[in-house]
Amino acid sequence: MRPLFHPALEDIRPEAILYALSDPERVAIYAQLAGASGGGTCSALAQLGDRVIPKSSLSNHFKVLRESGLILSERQGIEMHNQTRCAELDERFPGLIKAILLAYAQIPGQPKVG
Amino acid sequence: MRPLFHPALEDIRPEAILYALSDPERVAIYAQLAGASGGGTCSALAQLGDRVIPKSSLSNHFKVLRESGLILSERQGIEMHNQTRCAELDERFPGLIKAILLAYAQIPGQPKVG
DNA sequence: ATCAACAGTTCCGAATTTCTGAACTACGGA
DNA sequence: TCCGTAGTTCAGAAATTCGGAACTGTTGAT
Repeated sequence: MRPLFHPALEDIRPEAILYALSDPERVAIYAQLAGASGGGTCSALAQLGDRVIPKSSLSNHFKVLRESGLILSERQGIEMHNQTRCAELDERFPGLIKAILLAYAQIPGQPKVG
Repeated sequence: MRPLFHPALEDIRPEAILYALSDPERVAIYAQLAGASGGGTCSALAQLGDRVIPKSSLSNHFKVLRESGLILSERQGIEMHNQTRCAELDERFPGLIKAILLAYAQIPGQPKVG
């Protein structure tokens, strides 16, 4: 298993952020991470609403989020702990993440961030 | 030629907005429209930076922008006039468009909105 | 040490999407 | 009517996404 790649703050690109968050499933995952205080593991997020996300798809979602710079993933023993990089990101792209989550929160059935 | 579809304000979805603006070429087009006072035609935007965008691609970009709710297109005689729906959009998704354009403006070589 | 269970990743083929040249439609002017 | 211009649609090639199956790496039990 290759080491996990995380872009440096200055290498994060807006198109990658927007692409990553243009998928409602990924937004739901991200919003969970942003809201949850505990470390969000993949399997803890395998079910969102009524759909069970296949684990290869889930793994790919996390990869997209990670490589876009939205989240930080860290292996802790058997499982993977994920957290958002929202503080850093807000420094680089002020107001962006907040506005995006707010936009999704307007839509019924979409996640509200904690 | 089919009539052009524009979503009603309440039908505009954040994922469509983010997807549309996750392509730097489309962002450049959108930023031009947002900045330009005159009606932006397709052909006026065919060249961005050093790349000449094929007209079928350009037409598709405009379609994506239009159907996501970002722009309003109106045929005026032989050409098409496009304008942003930013005022409406800001009402529905406060701060979103501004934050996105600001994010892109951080990147050297990306368009600054007028 | 070996084994089994578990969390997550990688692989790869199928399905979908994107890209763009070529053909086409629509409008306006001569 | 015929031509030129602006933009759309079509269609095939290329690229991307999806997800089941196989795999890797870690922990705990025997």
